[in-house]
Amino acid sequence: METTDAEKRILKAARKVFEVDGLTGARMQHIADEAGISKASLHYYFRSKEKLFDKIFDEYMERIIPLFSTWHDDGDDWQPKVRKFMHQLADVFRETSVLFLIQEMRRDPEKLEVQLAAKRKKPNAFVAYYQRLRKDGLVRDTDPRVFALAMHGLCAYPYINEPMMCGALRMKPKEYLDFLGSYVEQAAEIVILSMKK
Amino acid sequence: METTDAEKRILKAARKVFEVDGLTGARMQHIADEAGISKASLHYYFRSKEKLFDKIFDEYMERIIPLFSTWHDDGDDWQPKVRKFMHQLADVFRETSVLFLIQEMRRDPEKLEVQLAAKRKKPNAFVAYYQRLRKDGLVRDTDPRVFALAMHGLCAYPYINEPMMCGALRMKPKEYLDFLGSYVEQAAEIVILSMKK
DNA sequence: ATATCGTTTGACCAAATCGTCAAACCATTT
DNA sequence: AAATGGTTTGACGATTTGGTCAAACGATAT
Repeated sequence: METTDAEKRILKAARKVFEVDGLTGARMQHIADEAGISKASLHYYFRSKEKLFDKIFDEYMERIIPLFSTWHDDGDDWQPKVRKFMHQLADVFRETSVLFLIQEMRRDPEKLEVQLAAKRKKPNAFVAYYQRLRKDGLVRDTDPRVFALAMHGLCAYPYINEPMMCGALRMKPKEYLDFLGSYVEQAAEIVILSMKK
Repeated sequence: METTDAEKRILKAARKVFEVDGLTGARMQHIADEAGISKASLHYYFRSKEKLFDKIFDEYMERIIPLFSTWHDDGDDWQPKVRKFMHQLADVFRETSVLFLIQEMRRDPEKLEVQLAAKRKKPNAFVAYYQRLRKDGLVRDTDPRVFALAMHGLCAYPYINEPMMCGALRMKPKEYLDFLGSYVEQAAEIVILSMKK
């Protein structure tokens, strides 16, 4: 079952519209127009608005979820690990609207429960890793959850709140996004400096 | 013209509903139910959905906007200033949904333009301050915009993405919000450590 | 008791919107 | 050229929703 060309155009259009208007605000006609087809054709490919929405939502969720659990402790130096992880975060957030996901999870909290129910049991992978480093006297003696929040926040926020920060820093959108490319490395530096003993 | 009791109940209900559903997704009937009045009464106080929405939006905007321009350089030590500023940020973000604002600005970019047009001319206040500190050799030689982003991100993100981070850190909502109380001070510490020479 | 005036509401309307369906379209096979 | 089967669409129905309005309500003054 290969995804046809029309299907791809629809998904692209749906991403664009759903990201801005959300499930309730989006209009099927608007998505159809954006994809260059009729509303009836749209329903031919995806039976209902919710079916289409779920496709986008799940696609995004599959990219985001791993970021909350990946950390393998192989004994190597921790600093390159932090740097690499934060670049991974930024790479995903650059092309995946977390804003869209958060907004939808607020509207329908059940969606989150389903995704997280499985992971609830194991402890957070990064927290466990940092505690090991702390025990070995390699890092500062601080609550690891603070750094978990910091890494995510530093990487995600600039993309989430582009509208405001772009204006606050007196930059044009293009200029701002270019800047974020070099920003990530410095954000990683911030985290590393504050972890060091 | 004092704000009557009914008016307050409506505004409270509207905040609740708009924050979750957005302008397009929110239903006037839903807001009326939440406020315990009829839909007709709701229209008696606020002629239209957009009028009511703008009231909430402007109220939030007035709290957020100052956070992007306040910084007075009186020559005192910079570290307490950073700490104080980040606590201010957290205080506002705790009770003002930035998510709501960002979402709406994406939907209607014109709203942002109006708010920022005036400030565009002057340079960002924090950036100017940090450059002065740098010239005086008091801080690390880094792009100040990175720290501007960092301070905002560290304070705002934990509140914006409560749904995910709360689950990722294996905490209950109540526990998580309590944790954020002590988090802010440590987040400020992160920024200060990374600014130091 | 009656009038006055701000408040509240059930009933209603017009517009928007999701989803359906039969007919048209078109490429490929027979 | 006729048949087949997947694709596309205009038109339509059912429902939802923002907003209106005349009538009812209730407190206060006359």
